[in-house]
This record gives sequence, structure tokens and C-alpha cells, in this order.
Amino acid sequence: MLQDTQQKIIDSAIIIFNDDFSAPIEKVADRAEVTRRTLHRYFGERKDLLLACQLEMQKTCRAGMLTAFESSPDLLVKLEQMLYACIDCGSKYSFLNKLHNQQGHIHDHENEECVKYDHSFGLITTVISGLQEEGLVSRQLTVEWMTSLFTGIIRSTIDALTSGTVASASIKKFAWFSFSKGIGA
Amino acid sequence: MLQDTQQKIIDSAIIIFNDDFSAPIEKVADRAEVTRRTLHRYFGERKDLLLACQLEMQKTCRAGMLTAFESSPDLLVKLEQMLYACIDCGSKYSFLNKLHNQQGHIHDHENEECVKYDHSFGLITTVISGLQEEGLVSRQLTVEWMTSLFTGIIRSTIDALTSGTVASASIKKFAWFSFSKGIGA
DNA sequence: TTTAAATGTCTCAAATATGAGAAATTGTTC
DNA sequence: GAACAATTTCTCATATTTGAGACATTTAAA
Repeated sequence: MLQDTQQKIIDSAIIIFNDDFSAPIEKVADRAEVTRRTLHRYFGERKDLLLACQLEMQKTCRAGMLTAFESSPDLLVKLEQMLYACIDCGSKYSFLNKLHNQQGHIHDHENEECVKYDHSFGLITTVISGLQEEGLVSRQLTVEWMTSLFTGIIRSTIDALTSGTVASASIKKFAWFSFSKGIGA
Repeated sequence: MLQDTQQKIIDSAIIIFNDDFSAPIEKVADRAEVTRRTLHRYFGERKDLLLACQLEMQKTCRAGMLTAFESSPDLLVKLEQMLYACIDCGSKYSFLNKLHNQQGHIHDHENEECVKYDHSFGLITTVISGLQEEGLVSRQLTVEWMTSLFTGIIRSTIDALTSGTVASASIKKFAWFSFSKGIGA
């Protein structure tokens, strides 16, 4: 088997549920090219699948983010690499974000998943704050807005990639151009 | 009645379905503060409600967009006003976009709704193309990317507004700052 | 206050989604 | 090709969602 079935199911689930949170399990099975029955052998119920998605997203995003964060002492380079890393995470980034900011999620500092999320995604805030203190990005904008913008640009990029309207070769550079200028760098 | 029940249901549906396309009708009814039974009196089945949402979004977005488009002969002012108009449309803008670009939508030039969509949203492309021809925005970026960016920034703005992380007084200005710089204006 | 329209309550039938057992089928490995 | 694991197929039972009838209750207007 080219790709592990379980992994394929998780990856499909992330894409499907990111697009449509209450979509029937069957859609996930279809995309993973397995029967609903097979899916259920790996994941007892919906909650279990969702949890597996959460772990997968957490793992991938965290790894990419940390590598990028440590890639350079230069804050601006860090940020650029983090942007690219998040684009590479694709819907894993989008969905993890959604789970922690929408869908009626109540952020809970006792919840281990929330803590892990904060730890990974807090790096973006850290870097942006640092840049602002050094006067390397606009002082008019708030850190919160720049963080929102970061997420928005990632989503634009992922959408553009999936719809195929923008060539994938140039898209990362476009994203960085727009983001860096957009925060006044 | 302060607000027409039917309208309240439609507005709720736009918010709920934008967030979770396959959410049960009951969620919409809850948000609109009516019973599921009442909702069903206005909208026979799910499809009918969705259609009503579509019409409402089309109407609101189109009106805002056209007013903005005609607000000034200056292309850059047009674009700025269009950005503000779309922010004002809120989830109506987001959801209409989603419907025509995701959820397995097949764009069909025979379909009247698609034609109306293209006509309204094509204005953005028109203005951006114009600006690029006049050298007022970057020539490195493609029009497709700048359009994606436009949508991404609107979504960031709406998210930031609903989550309340960024003050609503300054947010439109932030959005315009980031978008205009982001396209190299 | 009476009347009419809108909404809620209770109920039910049909449709769809979910989860799992049992046996048949496919695919891999030795 | 026998033996084993993974997957499919077929089948059910259960849960949830959907849509609507019948009647009570509320609300707005005359």
C-alpha cells in the first residue's frame, strides 16, 4: 500500500471537515477511497476521528512552525519561513485554526489541546510583537490584526492553490510579498 | 415585530451555514429564536432556505458593490470603497463566495445565479486589472492573486470582528492599509 | 373585545446518518 | 497455494434530522 489507510482517512477527514464540519462520514470515506465500514474499523465514532485529526494537525503544524522559528535569528526571516511552513500545512493549518476560533469553541487554558495550540500559534504573535518593538513593521496596526492577516493570507493561498487559479510555483512568494507589505515591513 | 421573522431566519441561516454548511436546520431556528416548525412554515425544505439565502446575499452584495463602484472615477478609491462595502456585507460576502468557489460548486455560465455572481464580483477583477494596466499596483503579482487576497482580507476582517479581537472602529482602515500595500499600491 | 394571523406545542412518518456483526473477497507473505 | 490480514459487501438496529398535520396559545389590529 502506497499510503497507510488510516493516514489517508485522517488526511481526507481534515479536508472534508475543514470544508464542511457536519458533513456525513461517508464523504470522508469516499475521498479516502474506502468503505464507510472500513473507516469505522479504524475510528469507532465521529469523535474519535475528529480527535485523530486534531492530533495530526497539531503534530504537523507544530513541527513546521518550530523548524521555521528556529531557522534564523532574524525575526523577519523567521516570519517568512513560518508563513511558508503554514502554507505547506494547508488545510491542516486552516482547520486547526477554525477548531480553536470558531465552531463555538471555548478556549480553555486547562485543556491540553488548547495549550498546545497556543504554544505553536503563539510563536507568530511573538515574532510579530518583536518586529513591532524593533520598529520593523507598522506601529499603526495592532498585533492582533497582523495575526488575523497572517491567517487570512494563508487561507487565500490555500484556496488559490486548490482552485488552481494561481500557479503554485509563484504563490508562496506572492503570499510573502502581500503579507510583509501588508504589515508595513 | 422589530424584525421580520422571515428575514431573521434568512440572516441566521447565512451565518450558520457559512460556518457549518451541513448544520441541522434546528441550529438556524435557534439562532433566529423561532421553532423549527415556524421555520418550516416559511421554508418548505432546506433547499428553499438555501435559495433564499442566495437571493439575499446576491442582492445585498450586488447593491453594496455597485454603489462602491460608482462612488468615484478614481480606481483606487473605487477599490477602497468596494473593500469597505464587502466588509459591511459580512458573512453574506463570505458565504456567497464559498458557495461559488467551494462546496463542490461547478461554475456554470448558463446558471443565472452564477451569472449574477460573476457580474458583481467581476467588478473587483475589473478594477484591479485597470490599476495594474496603469501601473498603480504591482506588475509582479497576478490579478488572480490580488483577487484572492481581497477575499482573504475580507474574511480576516469578518473573523476579527466576530471574535472581537480587533476594535471595530479601526478595522476597516487596517484592512485597507494591508490590502493596498499588499497589492503594491 | 373580537377577530385573524403568526407562532408554539405535541405528535408522527419518512429520510438520512451512524455504528457494528457476519461472511465473502481481495491482497500479501511465506 | 496455504495462511493471514485488510477490505468489501450485505445486513441490521439505532439515532438523528427532516418535514408536516392538528390544535393550543400568543400577538396585533379592527
